[in-house]
Amino acid sequence: MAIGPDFFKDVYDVVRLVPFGRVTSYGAIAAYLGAKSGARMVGYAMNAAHAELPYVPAHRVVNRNGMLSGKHHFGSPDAMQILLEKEGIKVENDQVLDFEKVFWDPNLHLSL
DNA sequence: CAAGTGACTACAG
DNA sequence: ACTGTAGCCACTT
Repeated sequence: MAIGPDFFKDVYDVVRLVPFGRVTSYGAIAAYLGAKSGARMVGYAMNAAHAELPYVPAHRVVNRNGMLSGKHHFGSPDAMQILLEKEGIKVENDQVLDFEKVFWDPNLHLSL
């Protein structure tokens, strides 16, 4: 995987590669794509992800603290948490529990 | 064209 | 440890 002309698409690809029951962070994705300071761009990409097909599991992407910073961008404020819990990820107070255990870093599991 | 905004992070106080 | 400030980049107004 390399940085393509379509940054958003690359972001979506990585997000789709996140295994079931795992989560990753904006910064990790940005780093994997080489956009070292592009965490905000990843977030911006997620802003448009809802319209992307196939479906992009944006609920598996949280900020570096494991907090559900983007829950308000889902249809319902609780949709993100519901989806995560459905995958076996425990969420409390808009924050992923055992974040370190469910965290999935593309830099460690994917090859560039 | 300049200024504001945000699904982020890192560093400083 | 907690809170505030400042870079960051694309997009909107």
